[in-house]
Amino acid sequence: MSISTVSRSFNHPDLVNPATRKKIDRAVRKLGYIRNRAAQAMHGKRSATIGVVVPTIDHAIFGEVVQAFSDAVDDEGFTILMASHGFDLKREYSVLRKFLEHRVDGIALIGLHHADETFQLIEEQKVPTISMWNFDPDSALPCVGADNRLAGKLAAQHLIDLGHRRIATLFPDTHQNDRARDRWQGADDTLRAAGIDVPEIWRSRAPYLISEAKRACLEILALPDQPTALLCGNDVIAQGAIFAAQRHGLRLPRDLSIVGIGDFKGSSEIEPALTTVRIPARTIGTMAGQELLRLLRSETDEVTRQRCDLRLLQRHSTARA
Amino acid sequence: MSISTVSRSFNHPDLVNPATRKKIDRAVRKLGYIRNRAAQAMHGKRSATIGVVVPTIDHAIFGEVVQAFSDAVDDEGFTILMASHGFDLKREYSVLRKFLEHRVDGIALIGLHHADETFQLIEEQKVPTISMWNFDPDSALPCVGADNRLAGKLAAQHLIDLGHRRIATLFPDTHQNDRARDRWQGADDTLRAAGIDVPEIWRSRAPYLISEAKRACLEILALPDQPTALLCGNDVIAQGAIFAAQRHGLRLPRDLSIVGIGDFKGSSEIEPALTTVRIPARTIGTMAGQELLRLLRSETDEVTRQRCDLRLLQRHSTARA
DNA sequence: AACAGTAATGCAAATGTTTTCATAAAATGA
DNA sequence: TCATTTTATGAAAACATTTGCATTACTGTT
Repeated sequence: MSISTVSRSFNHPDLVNPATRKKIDRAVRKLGYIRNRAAQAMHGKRSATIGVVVPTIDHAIFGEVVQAFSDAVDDEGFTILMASHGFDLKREYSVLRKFLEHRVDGIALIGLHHADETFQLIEEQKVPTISMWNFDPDSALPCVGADNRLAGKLAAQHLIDLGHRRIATLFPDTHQNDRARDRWQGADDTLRAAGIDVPEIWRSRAPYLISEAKRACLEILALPDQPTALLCGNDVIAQGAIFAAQRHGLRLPRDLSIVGIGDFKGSSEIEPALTTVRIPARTIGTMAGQELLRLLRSETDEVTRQRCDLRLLQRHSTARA
Repeated sequence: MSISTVSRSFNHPDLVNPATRKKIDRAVRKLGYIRNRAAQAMHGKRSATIGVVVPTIDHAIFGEVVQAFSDAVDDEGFTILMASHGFDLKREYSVLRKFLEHRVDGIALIGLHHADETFQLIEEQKVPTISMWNFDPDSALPCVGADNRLAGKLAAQHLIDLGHRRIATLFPDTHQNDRARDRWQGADDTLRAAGIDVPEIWRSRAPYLISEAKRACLEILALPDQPTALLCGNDVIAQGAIFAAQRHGLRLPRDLSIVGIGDFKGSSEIEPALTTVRIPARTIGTMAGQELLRLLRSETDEVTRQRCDLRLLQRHSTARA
């Protein structure tokens, strides 16, 4: 039994005699042989791995995207290399380098804002890459995601339509986070266009943590002057805000309207159910997976951009002013 | 400049003249060279990867463990290969095989209950493996985690101490899920010992989804006969239960006490703040990472088992009967 | 100036696979 | 039965790296 035959039996089973194949199978089982993908990858073949870089996995939302993405590429035998950069674009770059050392066949990133070096690296190494979560018609990378500016706009417009004019905002830090920045832009532009000015004291920052969001919201509620509505940069923050309002003894949505962005797990179950702009995380993950597979197969490097539909889900956390 | 020198410059920089090293560095930068880990791994060296298998990542809790684990091994230059098996132990086995094809240096699993083939594979291939989340003094694998039986016991005892005797339970499916099974065991034993019998109609099953948990809880609340307390198999379920109770117009904790297990993100912020048994997810992830690193270095194959402290956090979702 | 000793480098083998090309064996047709 | 085609297998090169051993280039000492 020669090595070549065994290799063929794995990769082109049709080229080897069924009898020999059976013998090989038996031997493989008996010896507990497991073929070495590293050697395969070294031979210039694909490594059958895809690198996924996220800001952090310990938040529900990226978990959902990654899970869907992983499921999508799993069928084709790809394994996920995963790392998080903790919202630090320098670290994102070094993670990417590490992935390239492992000769990943493709890469998936979150968002469209990355370090210059990162773009350069992707360009140089010509590794198929897809950006998830954001949509931008002028993006440098192929992307699958939502128009975050529109998301911000929809949330703001909803509050305006309900007659609110005293609106406070609660957003994550927009530094190195294009999702948050775009949402804020969209919301702010829309409010401005409606002649609504959010006073500095009602513009609060909260990191991506329900505890901090709750705290920040309680601070706003402790102010002498109170808004009638609260526009939150994402649903984690909005959930924190709901808890803060309940803690403060407010009746929702009578005393305060709260709108979020994202429609995360639990947003429709919380009481009152959260009005939010739905961003279809699973769909984005799945589509991104499929698109990356297509990129891997086709070898064309045209940049495709896919926009996911957004819509406001009016539930029970908002009401007329 | 010979290949060997370059290799040495990467792996044993002290063995090469600083001047040449500088020259190499410059060339590397100029040519955009990225070394091939696959070739390195093929040579029998470590692949610098660790395989992590979880049931699913799109739930907050595993995200936290994995994030902490990943952070812990990241410092040593390891990259995470990640996959989920969707609570299917057959799939867990095939994921493991895939990891071994990639010659991972180590493996981290969730829980101690796995397919026989899985244990056999780990044994055969002698790949350092650690199990996270559960503790069992007789475990086959090294483990870092909590005693889930004790967790169930603590939750049950708390309700008993508060004078509850009419207790309903809401647990995930215990099939192929040793965490849930152990918790249920611990809870049930404790209740029985106190002479409390949970009638079949108050024993409800809910998958790991807040929406389903809420639905299941609403079903219980619709029964003619009502419990005074609800013991939930984890905090996701407990959060769903709180929302269900609020929806049903109950005053918590006056009308119903709810206790969870896990202390997930948001459990302390929800209103009323959830009384729960704290399982320190981040600590477990970190400890597991460190322990696996130790295993990788030491080459000893003694089985270490680390138990995390559990304690009941009394917050505001439980009260005297 | 010769020598030993050390530091830095290169050579070549080895790693586990895939693939091309060559060869052997079997099947087919006249 | 022989020539021809088809099918199955093996030999060997190639991939990018690491490392033991050999070699060369420096130091410092006598």
